[in-house]
Amino acid sequence: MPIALIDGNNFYVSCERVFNPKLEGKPVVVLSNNDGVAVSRSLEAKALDVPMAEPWFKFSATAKKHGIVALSSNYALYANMSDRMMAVLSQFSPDQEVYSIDECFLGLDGFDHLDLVEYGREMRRRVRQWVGIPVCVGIAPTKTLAKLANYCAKKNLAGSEGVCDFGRLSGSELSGLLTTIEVEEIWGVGRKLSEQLNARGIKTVEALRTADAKTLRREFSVVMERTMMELNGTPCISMEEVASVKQQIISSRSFGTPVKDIEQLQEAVATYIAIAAEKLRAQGSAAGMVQVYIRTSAFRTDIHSYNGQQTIPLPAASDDTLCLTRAALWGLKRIYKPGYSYSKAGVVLMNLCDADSVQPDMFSAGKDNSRVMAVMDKINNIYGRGTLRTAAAGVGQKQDWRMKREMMSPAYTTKWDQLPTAR
DNA sequence: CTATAACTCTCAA
DNA sequence: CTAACGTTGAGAGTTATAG
Repeated sequence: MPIALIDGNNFYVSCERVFNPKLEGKPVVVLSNNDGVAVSRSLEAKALDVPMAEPWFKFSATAKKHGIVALSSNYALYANMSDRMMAVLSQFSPDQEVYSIDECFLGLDGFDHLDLVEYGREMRRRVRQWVGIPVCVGIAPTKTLAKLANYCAKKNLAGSEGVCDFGRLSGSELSGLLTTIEVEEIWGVGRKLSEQLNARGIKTVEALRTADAKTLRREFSVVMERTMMELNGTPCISMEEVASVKQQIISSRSFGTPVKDIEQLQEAVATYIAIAAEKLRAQGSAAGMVQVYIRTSAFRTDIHSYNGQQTIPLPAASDDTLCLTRAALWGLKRIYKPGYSYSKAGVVLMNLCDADSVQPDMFSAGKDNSRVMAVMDKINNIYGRGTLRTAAAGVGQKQDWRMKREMMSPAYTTKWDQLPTAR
């Protein structure tokens, strides 16, 4: 019955601190792709009022004044640290669901004889010592409640000190606690729903938990009804142990600087296709449709805006980078309009199916590149993405579209040559 | 008309 | 110097379209 939710504290910042202890105790933020906005903030940075998703250009001056350290995101490092953390946590239960890069659920059925709070503390100690990352643990009978318990652990409510087990609280203690938490903190309740709930006078978790189920179902949706049941201890969201195959695969990026010419757009699109196709093959799928889009900045009101998008159905589903690239570039040509300053492009692989059971197309007799793809994936897996690539993906001189990462830390865990030398 | 496809909105990390 | 604001995936509900 009990479920634990373990979540890394400001995970990206914590990863950086493991390899650069001088950052300990300092205000630190990690920026999104393209050094766009803050996506991870240390406690100290939060104390200096850097909001989540704050654009870097808006607070870089303040950052300088207060000595806030800003870092470009280093996903290779974070993914590797995540793997280590998940491996350690998997020792605590045979029943693990990796929910995101920095958090996982552990099913604790059959562990009831243990002191779960002490068990949670052991998780924290071990992850901290073996991986270097601080985590908090929430324990409760449902996923939604476990998330909430984790929130309490993070906020150090109910004397939790990093571990909060709702099972330890009496009914009235829990009610009291939930009365102090706003609905916005509930998993599945975002900005929009909070507004609507507040407008109906439902402001706290306790208020939602004890609302009228029928009315809630009528005025909102099944999702809200499920959330309410979960808050009352009835599990509606089950553990998903094996990662399911994706239904669509997206690869998109904002450009380092705006792009006008089609040559650069072609390079970017071909590069994104290569990334998406690699993921596609990794899960053994083939794509039945390719979508490509280009757009001008959503924030600029001073220049002409344009969103172009084209979906290309393939005669036969494919997992071949060459085939998918051809389709995407064909689509790009149709939507490209000269004169605009494009700030972003992306591709979507959709209508995915099992690669082994693709219905062949009787008109385009099979040019099979599967062995080439296998070699390409193998080489790129060892030497890094893009080591072996199609010519379409980049031989150009001008690469304005490449993303900006001006404050990146070294790849401490994945590149020998970037290890700091011991002196 | 119904069944499905396509699209929009919301949420999450 | 100026301008500069993330990515990926899922699911529910609504609207459009085909038959």
